[in-house]
Amino acid sequence: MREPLDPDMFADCRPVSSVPIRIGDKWTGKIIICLRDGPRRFTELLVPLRGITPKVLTASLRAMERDGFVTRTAYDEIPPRVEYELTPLGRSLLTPMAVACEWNRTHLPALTSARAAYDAS
Amino acid sequence: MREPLDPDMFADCRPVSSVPIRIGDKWTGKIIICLRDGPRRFTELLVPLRGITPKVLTASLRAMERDGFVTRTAYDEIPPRVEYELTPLGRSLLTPMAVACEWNRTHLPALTSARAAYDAS
DNA sequence: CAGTATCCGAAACGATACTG
DNA sequence: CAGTATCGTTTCGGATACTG
Repeated sequence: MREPLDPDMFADCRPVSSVPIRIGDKWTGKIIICLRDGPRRFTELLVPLRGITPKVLTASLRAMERDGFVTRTAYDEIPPRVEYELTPLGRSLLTPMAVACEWNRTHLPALTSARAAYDAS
Repeated sequence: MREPLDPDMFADCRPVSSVPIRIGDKWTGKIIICLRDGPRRFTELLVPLRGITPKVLTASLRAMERDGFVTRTAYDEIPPRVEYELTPLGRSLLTPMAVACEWNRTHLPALTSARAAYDAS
């Protein structure tokens, strides 16, 4: 017999993407990948993040800084230079993200065709 | 030298949680965990999913059905009985989710204290 | 260069009540 | 039991313009 579900099974989960990790929003995961090879500047990040606005990029980077995923280093130069870099904690996210990407690579076609079949009916 | 970022590096990524997988919303991951041990009924799911409303649970299950993650089986009885069950595709999500949970288990304390430090300053 | 300031629309989520 | 129907709030992200 199947056990009944434990009513408290999610007691230690904070709301929104606690499990899985809080990288479920639109940009955080991509930013982490952009920073994989070393520090990057604000404008440098804008390019591959097609269509992100400066406001949203700032907000994302602030949130990631708060979570301890990135550091922000401002150099006192003219023109200004700011570099964002992954912390070890931020870098540790690359493992689960790689697994998720691998899932996508192998299973996304199945999901897509499931959707098509559902929408057709 | 670090390479410049490829402007097209996310060309094959659909918006919102494509990589990582579309389990970044508030409930999908938890529902999958609830269905891990076998089929469950609608009301049975409501219990551990503290505070979810029937409307939101229905919407989540419909989306998961559309993505091919769960099947919905209605039995012609009175009172009505409906069971939701993971498909093999849905079950395949347990692997990346376990990795994400493991990340949480080991690194969430670091994130939490990073937040506290940031908010204190 | 590296952001801020304002405004806006869409989507997610929740509260409450009702039904075959 | 397994939903649906309405309504309201909050959050997210985008558009556009401006600044030290």
